Amino acid sequence: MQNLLHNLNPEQLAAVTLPAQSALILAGAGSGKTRVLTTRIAWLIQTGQVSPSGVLAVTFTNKASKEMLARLSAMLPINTRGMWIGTFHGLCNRLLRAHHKDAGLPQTFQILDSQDQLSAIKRLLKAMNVDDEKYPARNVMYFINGAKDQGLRAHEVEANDDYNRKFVELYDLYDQQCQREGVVDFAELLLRTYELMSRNQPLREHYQSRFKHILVDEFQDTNDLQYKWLKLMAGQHSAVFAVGDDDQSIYAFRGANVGNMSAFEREFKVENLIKLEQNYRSHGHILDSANTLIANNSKRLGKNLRTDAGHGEPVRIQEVSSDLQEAQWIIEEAKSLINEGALRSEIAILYRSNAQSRVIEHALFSNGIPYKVYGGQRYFERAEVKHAIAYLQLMDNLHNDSAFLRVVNFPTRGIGARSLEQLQDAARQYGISLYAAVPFVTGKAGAVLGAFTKLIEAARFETQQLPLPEMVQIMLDMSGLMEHYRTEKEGADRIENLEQLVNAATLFVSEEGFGADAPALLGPQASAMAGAAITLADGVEIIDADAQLSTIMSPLSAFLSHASLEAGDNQAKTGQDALQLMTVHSSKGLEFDAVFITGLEEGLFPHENSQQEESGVEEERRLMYVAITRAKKRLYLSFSQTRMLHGQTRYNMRSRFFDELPDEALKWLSPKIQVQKNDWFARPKAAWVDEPQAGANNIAKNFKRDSGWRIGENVAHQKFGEGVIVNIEGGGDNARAQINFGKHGMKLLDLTVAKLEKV
DNA sequence: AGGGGTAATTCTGGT
DNA sequence: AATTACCCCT
Repeated sequence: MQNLLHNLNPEQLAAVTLPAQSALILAGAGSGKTRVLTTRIAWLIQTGQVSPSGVLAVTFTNKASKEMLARLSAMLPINTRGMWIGTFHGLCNRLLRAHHKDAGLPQTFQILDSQDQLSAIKRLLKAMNVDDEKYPARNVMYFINGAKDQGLRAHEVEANDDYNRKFVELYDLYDQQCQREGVVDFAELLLRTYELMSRNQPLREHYQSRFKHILVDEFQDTNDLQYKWLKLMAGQHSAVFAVGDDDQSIYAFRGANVGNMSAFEREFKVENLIKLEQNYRSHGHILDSANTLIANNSKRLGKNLRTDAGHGEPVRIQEVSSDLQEAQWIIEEAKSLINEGALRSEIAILYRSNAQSRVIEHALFSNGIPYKVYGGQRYFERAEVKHAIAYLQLMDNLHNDSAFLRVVNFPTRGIGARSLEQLQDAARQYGISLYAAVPFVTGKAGAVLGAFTKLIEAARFETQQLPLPEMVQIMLDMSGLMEHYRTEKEGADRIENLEQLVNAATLFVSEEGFGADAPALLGPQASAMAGAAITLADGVEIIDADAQLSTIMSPLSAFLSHASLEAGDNQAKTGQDALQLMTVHSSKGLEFDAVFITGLEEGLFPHENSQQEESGVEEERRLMYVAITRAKKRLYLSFSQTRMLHGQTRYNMRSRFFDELPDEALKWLSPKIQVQKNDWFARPKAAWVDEPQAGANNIAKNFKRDSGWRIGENVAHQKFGEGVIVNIEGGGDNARAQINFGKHGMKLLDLTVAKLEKV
């Protein structure tokens, strides 16, 4: 016990040892937030205030929950596997599997990632003959997710005009389609669980009385639904320990509501509000920069970080003339850091958007410097892996139409658009899945489709009793995927990725306790290793979700959940000491000796899409705050005069954030040029000289460019009809025109390619 | 049916 | 620049 608590500062100690009431901990960056959370759990258990099974700890990322588990098992001599520590989505998945009947789901329900969700919506729009110009699939998806994030079903969404009523209707139809196919999207995992618990009193009371202590990490990132979910799980008697930092709220774009912090304080009658303001991570100049920057935000709960570490080195700022030079400069600096003895893994290169990593990666690669990229294209999102997963999904749930369509003709087996049309007609007519509709298709189409379902059934049957890795291997062979990529000329990488899937399955089985002896499905023998029994209103006894994972879902279902929920780290070369590349978002929670924040330009960081509303810029500022506070000893900021983006060169002003940092903490490596705010033409000459022929989003220069077209000219296009040129950008081989085609809308056409006629 | 080539669109962040 | 949608030919 003494061990647990020693070395905590007074605020941390106070937080860890709070009585069993709801508490809000405002934890600044680097203030030992995770330490407080884990020590709190350990202390509660060690002092006998709660048993391990009475603790529910919720995080947002898998990384965070793994870290928490690891730290806890180091502190406590108990097996942490049975503890309820996980992400909102992971925990909901578990609850829904255990209570799938009451939740109205098949046991093998599958989880759609956002790619899958979007294609499911596209499919729906097509089937319903919806004008996808008026109702783009992406907008429909935003609408649905936005509603679900607020905890609203279609019939609960207010719509005051026909346009919105259509969205509501589509939301409803989408839910029906998902239900028919036995699939749920991310938001649905939470909403379903919420509805299950609010509807089912015995279940609710069981979990409410069980979870005496609920702890929430990154509370500022909760959305309305997650907040309601927490309220429901807590009931009247659980103590909710919420840890968060309003200054690090960077997920408003997916529904996070910082207002939940004050709502929590009010509704949970929080008497214990503790601020952790002592920072143990960053040197003074870095921390001062962060504090000064974030003070520019208006809506804050108020908090100022302090450190005992002394000023340390100044924050270094570098202006470069192009993104290529930026990469080169980073490499020079990183090299000298490494020469001075720095570990590569202690150097992070951060950027606002994933697209920026390419140039840096290229430079690192050609300089032979090992690096590791986080995020971006994840393993389970690669096309070939998605195909393999779709076969597995189909084997586990025949009615998953998305999976069916993805692989029914991949590798090609003579099933074309016409056959599929017949099949979809039949499915719609009887209201059944594509798989189930196969027998209704006659003729040659029926035969080829029948062969496909036979294949799936054979794979299912042959692998039924086999361990997961063998199941995967057999699927890869039987499906013909391996064969297909063997004959493709660029297929070597893909083959490797597919073989990797067998390894992933092996690893998964051993890590998650799906040993060969584990029962494949919930059966009579399962109750022996299950958790408590719950008696439902109708007298039926069911087992709660505390049971071993292997008793509430099959290895295959679990593996498929894992693939959707974790998407897999971007396969990193293991063991190698490497530079760390990632977006600012994915850097949250991490720390490094040296940090580069790159691309600090208006339009990029802060991002242009966020500049419409003040709240958007404030979120960007918080993002910058997160980025700065990742650095322990040394911080570099860079911006470039020109940058290749979307295939054309852009000229950006330096980020406004430079004007929000304290001068005395900064050291300009390149001369600081006074730029009047928003005065584009005051930019240094150099920007022009570098790329004389590049066009850019600039007005004056475009008139000089002779693309053969001029703004205001009337043109005709084969497909879009008549239109008028609204703007021309770029020049030479890059010339593109923005043309208003009236009812066909605004189009951006490449003038060197598009066939336009003068009218 | 399906491959290959061309035209058009995308492009913030991530469970 | 890179991916996706579309068209045309075999």
